[in-house]
Amino acid sequence: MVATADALAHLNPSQRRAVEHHCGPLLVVAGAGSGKTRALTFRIFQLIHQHRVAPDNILAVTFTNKAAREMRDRIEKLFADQLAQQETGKPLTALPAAEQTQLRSRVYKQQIKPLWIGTFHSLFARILRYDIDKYQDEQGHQWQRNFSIFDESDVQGLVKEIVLKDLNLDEKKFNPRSVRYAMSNAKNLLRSPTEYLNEATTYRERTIAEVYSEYQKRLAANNGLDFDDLILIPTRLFQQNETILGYWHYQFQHILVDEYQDTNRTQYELIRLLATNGETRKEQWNWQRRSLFAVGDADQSIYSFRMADYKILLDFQRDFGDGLPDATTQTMVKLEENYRSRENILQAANHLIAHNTERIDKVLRPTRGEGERIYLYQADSERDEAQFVLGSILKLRERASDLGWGSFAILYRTNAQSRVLEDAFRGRVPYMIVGGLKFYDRKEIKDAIAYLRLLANPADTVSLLRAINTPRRGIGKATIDNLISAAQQLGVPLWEIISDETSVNTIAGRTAKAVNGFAALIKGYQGKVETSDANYLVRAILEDAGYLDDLKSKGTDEAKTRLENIYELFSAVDDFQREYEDTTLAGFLANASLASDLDNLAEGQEAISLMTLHSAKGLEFPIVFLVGLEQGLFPNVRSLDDPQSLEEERRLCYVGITRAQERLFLSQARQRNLWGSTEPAIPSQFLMELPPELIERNGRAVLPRAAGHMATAEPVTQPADDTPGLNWKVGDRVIHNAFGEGEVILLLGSGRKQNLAINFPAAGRKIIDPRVAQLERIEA
DNA sequence: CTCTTTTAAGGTACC
DNA sequence: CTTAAAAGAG
Repeated sequence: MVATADALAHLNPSQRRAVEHHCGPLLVVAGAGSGKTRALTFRIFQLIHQHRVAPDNILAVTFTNKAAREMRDRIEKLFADQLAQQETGKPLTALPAAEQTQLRSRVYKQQIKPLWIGTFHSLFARILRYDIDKYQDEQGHQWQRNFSIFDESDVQGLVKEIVLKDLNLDEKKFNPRSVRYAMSNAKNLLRSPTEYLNEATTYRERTIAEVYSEYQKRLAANNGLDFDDLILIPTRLFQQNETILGYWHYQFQHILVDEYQDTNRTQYELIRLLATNGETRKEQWNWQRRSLFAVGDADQSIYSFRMADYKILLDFQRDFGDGLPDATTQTMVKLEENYRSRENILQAANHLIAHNTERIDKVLRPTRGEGERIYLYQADSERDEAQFVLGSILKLRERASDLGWGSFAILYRTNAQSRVLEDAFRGRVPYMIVGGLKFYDRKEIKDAIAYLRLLANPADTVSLLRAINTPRRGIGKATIDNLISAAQQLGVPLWEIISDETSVNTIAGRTAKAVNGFAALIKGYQGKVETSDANYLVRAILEDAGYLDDLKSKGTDEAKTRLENIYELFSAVDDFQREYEDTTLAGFLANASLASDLDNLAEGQEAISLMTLHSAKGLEFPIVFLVGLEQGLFPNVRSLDDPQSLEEERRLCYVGITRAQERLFLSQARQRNLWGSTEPAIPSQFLMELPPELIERNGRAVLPRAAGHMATAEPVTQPADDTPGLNWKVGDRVIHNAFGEGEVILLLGSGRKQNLAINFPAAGRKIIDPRVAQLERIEA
């Protein structure tokens, strides 16, 4: 009890309001570094401990497995500490290690394990393992509970086959990647193939609808689902089946959603259904014993390219809340105190983000000292930039020897930028690329997983085709084509043909022996799936399949690395069995296909982190370098003529700045080598949107105000306010810091929404928001 | 069926 | 420039 009171005493009033919230809807607007995870974990603890909610009545949705793991861990600590106080009168950390472990495992069993904490995908995959057989598909497709989850490359393969082979479309016009992207977007907007077709207006869209429809058919034939389906199908199921929805609505009395600004329409609908039981009349909602608790920050919304929509967060008050103005509302709390960064860093962040238009009014209030100024370096080239980063890190470590390598992070806009940095670092300082190639995306791991998926779900033809000739067994294209065509004519999964010796002998001729041998191998292990542990199965089948010997006999460095990765997979299975107390193959597979990074292995390592700004979200580092602040790189070219995406780039910059605790370094190169040719580079407009007095520049760095065009060096103040604009008219001559001189050729919209179409002789025609872009009118 | 040469594409990325 | 996938040759 003491622990609880103590813990709550350390919260600020807003955090306290969030944590003590019991029933009803609440939106927590949580700025960067404001103790958001703390609010979430304390609240869950509070619900169970104070309000006696059963842990399995709580659903907490996060966006990454890592966030889920962290929350679990922190709640476990809260309970263990509470229990320690209660039983021994001492805090947990004062107990001997063995007792701590024992206490934590008790807490884990009772309070933590039953909690439904996880990502949308893992939680709803779990629900589908119970209920997918009751789902009525619009096109009559069916799935079984042992479905496979297809990852992006499996899916790309399927789409490619449909586009190029089945429908024989022009690869240039219907690039499989962009078709796949369109389909994913459709799913994230809750559109079935039929609905997508009905809304299609162009030939392209109608064709994509056809691919989409065929794609679903192929997925179902494999008893497979893609990631989007893990959200879409439960949503459909809940829409169509009152009983099932009612069951889960009753199950999840308290729903918490983290990173609410990153939800898409389908996820929103799913949450809405669960919270309201599908009841549309607000007055019928029963908040007596339940709650909906959404946490997020619209200023950190950086995933609209994958259909995340921060307007869902902005609409929370209207959708679920009391809809009252910010000052009086009971259904929104803002966490504005920042415990992470120095004041100078926060001022810069606040100043930058104020240039965006559609926001919930919010600032980050500093709680720590001012700190040093932000350092801006103008480099001659990207190589000079890398040298600057390296030099600065070495210098800082000289001055403060207690700064570990892990204190540094280098953030960039595009992955391609990492190479130059790596070249500068290699052999000199320890570094790691965060994000890069995922463990489960590696070829050898995908091969191994294909074998396992085939054991669990024989209908999974995608995995079958991957495994059948890996390692090479002399089963070639011709044989496989014949087998596939037989399966298609009979309308059965390929495995049905391959597993029948007589059929194989008839169809495969000379290679029949090899195919039958493969079939016998798989059959032997399929018989053991129910009775054997996953860690035995994975080792045994790869050994028996000759996969390990194949790698061993190659002897190249590459093969050695691959072999090491396979061994790493073996220990991942062991870890999984220990952590989740689940030895089934199905359990491991579900976890593996949804796992993103085994990179947390590297967590303890002391190394400089290199990553994209997107990967940096949710992380923090004492010292942050934000590199490549150049127009066209960051903000990215594709956002320059679209005010909406430009705002997203600005949010991305905001996310980058707010990762820094102590010091922030910015850099920009005057020319950059991109795809072989050297291009001159213009400083990013974001640099001009920072308060100049907080920036310290190296001799050469000059803020990019072309002399004479910017009359004043005043900080840019609130360009988004209500000033009616500068009365733009057609024919006005302007100068833009990226596009040069141009002429306004059209006014679009009016008032606050007014945009300008401008013809730039140097850059073509662009549509520009004069409140956002750095635009100067040239007096005639 | 496998190895070599050619060609194309390269924004961000969660699960 | 670099890497990956596709086509072409043995």
